[in-house]
Amino acid sequence: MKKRLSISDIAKNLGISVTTVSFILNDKAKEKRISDALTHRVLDYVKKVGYKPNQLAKSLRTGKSKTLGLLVEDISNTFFANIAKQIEQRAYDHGYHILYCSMNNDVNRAKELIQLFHDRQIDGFIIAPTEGLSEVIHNLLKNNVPIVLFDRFIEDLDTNYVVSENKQGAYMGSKYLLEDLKATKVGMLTINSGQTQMRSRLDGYMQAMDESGRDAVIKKIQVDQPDDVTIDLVRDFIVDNKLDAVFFATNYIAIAGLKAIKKYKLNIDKIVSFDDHAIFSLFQTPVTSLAQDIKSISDHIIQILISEINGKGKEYQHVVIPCELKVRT
Amino acid sequence: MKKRLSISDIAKNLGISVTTVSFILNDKAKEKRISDALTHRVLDYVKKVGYKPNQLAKSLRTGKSKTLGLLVEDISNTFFANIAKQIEQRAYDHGYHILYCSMNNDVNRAKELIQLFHDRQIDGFIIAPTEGLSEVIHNLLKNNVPIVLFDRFIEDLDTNYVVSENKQGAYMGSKYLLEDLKATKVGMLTINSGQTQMRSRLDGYMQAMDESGRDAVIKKIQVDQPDDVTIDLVRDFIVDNKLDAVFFATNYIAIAGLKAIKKYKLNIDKIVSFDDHAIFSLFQTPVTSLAQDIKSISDHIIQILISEINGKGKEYQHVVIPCELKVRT
DNA sequence: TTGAAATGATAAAACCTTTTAGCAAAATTA
DNA sequence: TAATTTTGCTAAAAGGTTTTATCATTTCAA
Repeated sequence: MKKRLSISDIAKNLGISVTTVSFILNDKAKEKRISDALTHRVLDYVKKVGYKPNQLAKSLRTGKSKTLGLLVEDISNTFFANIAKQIEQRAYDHGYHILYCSMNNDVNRAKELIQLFHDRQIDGFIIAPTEGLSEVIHNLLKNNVPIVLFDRFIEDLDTNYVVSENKQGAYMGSKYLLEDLKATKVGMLTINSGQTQMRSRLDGYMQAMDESGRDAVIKKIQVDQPDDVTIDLVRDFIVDNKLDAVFFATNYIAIAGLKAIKKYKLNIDKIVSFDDHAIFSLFQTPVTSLAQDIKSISDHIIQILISEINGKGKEYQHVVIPCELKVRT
Repeated sequence: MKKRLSISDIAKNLGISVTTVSFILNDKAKEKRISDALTHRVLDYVKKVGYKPNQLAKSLRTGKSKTLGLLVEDISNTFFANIAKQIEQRAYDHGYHILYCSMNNDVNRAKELIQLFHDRQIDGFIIAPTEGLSEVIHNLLKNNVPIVLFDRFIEDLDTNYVVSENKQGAYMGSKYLLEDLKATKVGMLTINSGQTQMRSRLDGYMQAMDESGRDAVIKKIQVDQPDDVTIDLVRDFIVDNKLDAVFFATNYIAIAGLKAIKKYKLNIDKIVSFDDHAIFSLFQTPVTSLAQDIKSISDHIIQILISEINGKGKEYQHVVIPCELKVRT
């Protein structure tokens, strides 16, 4: 196991100075007036011996780690896992690596992790923020750390974000139930969270209800309760309100809903859910969904973050990406 | 945005040497005979000013980055996403961060990424290896880089691995179809891959078939072909062979299978799949599955890797974790 | 009382880069 | 020809840690 070559080994072997090698390797040969002949000699030698700069030393000196932090609620959730995959691809294209973590609804853990990432000189953060994080994110912003929020944003925090067109999407979905499927009693199942995307989805639903003159029927469930409790709540909600259609605000609520429908043989066949999921095309009664454009979301996140890291982009950017109504019958 | 404190700031402010502070911070006070009084003075001061050591400098000096690399086929696949979540938790508990990437069935990309991670002084690798990676992994091993393979291993590569009890699981699943469900014609759908886990699952199925005196009926499909092609192949397989039961070798094959069953209204209700998936309990005909013990797999991976990093564990470890047959009716 | 051992601390090197400031020689200008 | 500018390169500092080797003092044993 031979020791890795360092830049000073290169310099020594070539009989020139470390500085010169560094300049050449960092594409500053022209700017620093290194002769073409020497430049090529160094480049050739470096390629021949397969020298790779020590990224740690580089980072220590420059303060740039070429690493981004991705913080989500739960990396095993399909939506976040898919985002993670796209983000990673784009990031590597730009020479960045990704550190990730799941916050698991634990504000203290989240704060600790953000601090930890920051201590590691992470160059930028990609965060699906939860409510308790306002302050710690605010601190990052004060320190000029590049950040892009996604999936939702935080109202009183002026920063970049990339979200889906949640209100419009929910409006489309609700309209679809009311007008295309001629539903007469449409309920919405959502979670008890003040997160912006949830509020927007509720707004979209409400607007569609208002316009149609129908009553809104809404139930908010708790995210952290046991599955079977949720399932029973869903049944009660559908049965008690005599619903003939239901709009699920996220894919995991929808899954609980489908479990209830199957378990209690509920007779309801007009279903829309936010977020697409492989299950939806396979369930006995097909579920129409509002698919978020994960590719576009990821592209925007990386583009905004990288350009902010590179010192471009003066203004904070707010990007809103349309959803696609995937009709299933 | 005030500059972060360094260890030399601490030393200066306290009127002592950097060395002393470093010893105290690294729990070497006793060993290096620093007085209790001074030790406490330093610790108190460090806590008061909230000093955090620069991890980059630390890594540069020690050669340890406190980072692990996780390489999987596709981080958006539920199995890998779930593993990723568990691994991450465990890793953070030990003070390690995780860099991840999806290899996407692209050997060159995979090699490049492994090299990239290695250049970043990653302390250890967690890899679900594909066939072309034998050589590059072999090189890592020669350089004494700690590695744990999981999900599958590579035959001619002597190293740590953690896999599920694939053969026994497939045997159980096949027996269940044959004996409990009284199936008479059981087909196996798998992929055209020589990966060890696939071969073991095939072996388990074969053994059950042999013991029962039934013919084995096997189709291998290609992973990278379009969904609808796969779906049609599945239908042909089931119909042409007049199967009354089918064993899917992975969850994503199973999903294609379920799509075929739904699309062509195939009359088959004895189904087992390797890997659990939320869909399986919701499909019109319930799918019994062989659930891998993701928690146990992850625990073992981290435990083996960390102990190898810490120089314990002389011998390579081979861990085989039982699967659970999740019967659904 | 003396020599040896233990105590409590530290200076400086090392890890590997980037970058600032500067130097000698060659080329250009006046 | 003398003064100035350009060319081509480099020494050394800086970034923040860990670790080796060493050095005064103090304590102890003989």
